[in-house]
Amino acid sequence: MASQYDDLIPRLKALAHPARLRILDILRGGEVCVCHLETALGRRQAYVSQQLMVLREAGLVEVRKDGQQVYYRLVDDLTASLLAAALGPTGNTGPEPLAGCPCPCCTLARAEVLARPDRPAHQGDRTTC
Amino acid sequence: MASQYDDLIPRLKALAHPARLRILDILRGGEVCVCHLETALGRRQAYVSQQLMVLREAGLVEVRKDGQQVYYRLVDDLTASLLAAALGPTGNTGPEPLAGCPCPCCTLARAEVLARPDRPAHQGDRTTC
DNA sequence: CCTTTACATTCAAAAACATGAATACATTAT
DNA sequence: ATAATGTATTCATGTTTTTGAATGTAAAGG
Repeated sequence: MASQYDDLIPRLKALAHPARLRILDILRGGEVCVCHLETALGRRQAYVSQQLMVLREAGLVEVRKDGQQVYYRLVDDLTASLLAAALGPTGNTGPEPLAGCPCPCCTLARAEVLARPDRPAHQGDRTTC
Repeated sequence: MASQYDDLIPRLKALAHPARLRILDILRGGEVCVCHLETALGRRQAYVSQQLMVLREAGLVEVRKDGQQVYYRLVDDLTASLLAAALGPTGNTGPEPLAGCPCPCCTLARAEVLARPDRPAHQGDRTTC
């Protein structure tokens, strides 16, 4: 009868880390590939991958492979709830394309913006990044 | 511009520990004294006091001294929200009097039950324990 | 004053975590 | 097959956390 906390502790521990919390926050906007996180965090690939491993093992994130890219996303609602409680409600504009990011989604997003320079690419562009 | 996560991390770290999470969960019911927590957790006083120190330093709990007893309570709403997200909504029947607990509130509660053995002391007794 | 009660702090050894560097793996392109 | 790209894992090391044991302190009672 120890406690059903036991399930929760690894999850909270995974959360209680700046880089990982940031990753999860980004993931609230939808799935993104590793290199996107690399750019967003300004950390090396190996570092990001290690933190993702922690999140995976704690059951917070899931993986989808697509060609060369590996996409991560949040697994369940409990995590989303915790993040909402900790960080406030998500803006939910979908993942933001990033300036220096080499990933397909960001590259695509930039190409689209260039094609119609009249639209400043700000709100709700549904860029599916 | 590092992140306003920085405030949050110590808080989450404090949360991510079985004994401390249990303490906070109990505290959701209202303030209790240290010896009550000692009984509830089945841990030695020094251990409980150490965990309380962590919670204090992370700004999750506050202290009130009353005679020999020291009473702890939750500080703010953010903590309550996090607990609600993690553990579900509180039953909020106020602190439960505990079987072997020597603290004033529990002792008082037992005395009251003995005085009126017709009432099984179950729901909503407002025992202020 | 001395004791008891209730709690806090310090200390030290063990365990867990964080993180950089190097390396391995898998997929796509040539 | 070879190379390049994107990601994962392993390893070694330094730092932090955890937790028991011992000790300190402050208030109340005798």
